[in-house]
Amino acid sequence: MVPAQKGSRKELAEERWEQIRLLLGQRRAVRLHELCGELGISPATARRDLEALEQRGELRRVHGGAVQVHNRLEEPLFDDKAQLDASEKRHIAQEALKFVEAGETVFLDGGSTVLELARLLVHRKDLTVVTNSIRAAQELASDGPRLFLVGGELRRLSQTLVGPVTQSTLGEMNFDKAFMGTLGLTLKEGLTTTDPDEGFTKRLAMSRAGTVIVLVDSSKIGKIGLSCAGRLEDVDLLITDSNLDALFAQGLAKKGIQVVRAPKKTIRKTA
Amino acid sequence: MVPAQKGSRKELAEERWEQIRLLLGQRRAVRLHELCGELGISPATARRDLEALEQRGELRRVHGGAVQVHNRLEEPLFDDKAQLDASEKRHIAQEALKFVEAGETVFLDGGSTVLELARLLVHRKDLTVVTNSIRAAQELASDGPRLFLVGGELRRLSQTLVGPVTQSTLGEMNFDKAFMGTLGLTLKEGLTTTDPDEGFTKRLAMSRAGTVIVLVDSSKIGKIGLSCAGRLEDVDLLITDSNLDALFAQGLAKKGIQVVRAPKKTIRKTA
DNA sequence: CTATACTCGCTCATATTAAATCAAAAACGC
DNA sequence: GCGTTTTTGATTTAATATGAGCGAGTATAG
Repeated sequence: MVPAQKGSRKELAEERWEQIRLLLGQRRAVRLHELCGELGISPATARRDLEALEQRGELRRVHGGAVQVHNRLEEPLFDDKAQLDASEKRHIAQEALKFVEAGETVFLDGGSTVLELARLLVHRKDLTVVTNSIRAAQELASDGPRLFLVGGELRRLSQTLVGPVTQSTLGEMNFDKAFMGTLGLTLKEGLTTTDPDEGFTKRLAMSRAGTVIVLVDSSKIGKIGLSCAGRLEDVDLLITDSNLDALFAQGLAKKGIQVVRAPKKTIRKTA
Repeated sequence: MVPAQKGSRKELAEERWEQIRLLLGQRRAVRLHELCGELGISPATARRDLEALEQRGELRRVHGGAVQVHNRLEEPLFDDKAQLDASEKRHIAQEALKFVEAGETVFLDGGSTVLELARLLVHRKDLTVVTNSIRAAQELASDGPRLFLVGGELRRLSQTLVGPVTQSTLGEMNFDKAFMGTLGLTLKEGLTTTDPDEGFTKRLAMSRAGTVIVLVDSSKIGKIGLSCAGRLEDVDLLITDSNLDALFAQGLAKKGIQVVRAPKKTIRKTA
């Protein structure tokens, strides 16, 4: 093939990524074609680079290029790693959005995937939202649905309100749908999390919902946390990404759980 | 300088949106044709852009163009103007801090003055704080006292949780001290606010407290809001600034209310 | 109240971009 | 050296954005 003439010979992917970061630091947005010109790479490679960087949450792809991700106020300690697989979570949330119907009352659990769903509800004034996630509440604080917060003790790691106190609020509420996150999911143990108080509140919220919808990216599947956060029998629908293991999917089907796979592309394991 | 090149080649949609935001920041409204001229786009695209931005709540479309909607995030307008008299409020909060003792359980109400107090508690791990203010909760979200939020409906104007639902949480709690804000304070009507639900929750919180401490800057004194938020008879201590009217102070003393005056900086007439 | 000019939302044609597939090249291991 | 894996680039196919044209709706003037 023809040797690279751009003055820069072949670069490692990381080097290209660094240059892309640099460009995005200067401008607010980069066009795909710009990248091809500046870095001397093909559109295909440029796309793949942007895809990789988007998954790491370092930028947001748009039609024609990419823009820098706005300073989502410092994502503090989430026990659920929010910045990993950011695009996967967004796709899952977009699928979940299709199940939110006008006039409904929905419960939003904590976790970064459900938080993405909350962001999609920012201007849905036709809903009533109940949540125990103060991060979700922040997203909806200035505008959006009628919003209720569950009373409870703040668990800082997950930024959710949990514990016995939540019972007094949750016990008197009913939801059309509950959108739940989880830190671990297995066929045998069901939903699990790291904190008993959090597990208690999750189970309680699920018990008040007509339909329980679990949002979970495939990295959580197979993991088991300390505390039970809900049985699979109580789950009606599970939304995940396309990396869902076939065997696991079979097990879910056997339990009568409907599964939605958010569209995704090739399985790129990025270092 | 060279006039803006309308020949600027195709921009990313996001970039156009940024320019539209900019234009709307300068003027109060933009006409559709202005956008077409300034950005060099067709009316159809301009309409689509405005539609997208309206969807995100960044503007409001009107016949012929769009107008700005200033409910933008950042400082979701407090009905209590937070930025006015910021230093007075801080001084009041510093006085209030002297009444917070180790090991206590305190309630923090909404309002910008109490919010200043919350900021002073960020590293007090020797406390338990209960609040219905999500702004106060944000201040203490990452570190600080053991924190409980009251369950309830979000009142966006004050960013507090109010209404009947708060009873289920507040009804089962007891505080050593409650630090209350208010929008209006008179000898006859007592504490008043603009929303009945908020008044209900304030009265409830005060009823659960051993000691009720009201933080109020002098601009609120004499104002009367729609809804009663607490009787003066239930107030134990009032902390205000040094502009306190002598006659009013006399009235307070007659009702057995202890008064603390935060040391003044400068006497500023507050519009 | 009517007339006129403007604007809106819609559909469709077209150009651009994205995704998917496949082949070539490079890197790696032995 | 050879076979394997990974990365890159080219090609095809699908999705998306844009701009023009058209009837219907809306403001403004008279």
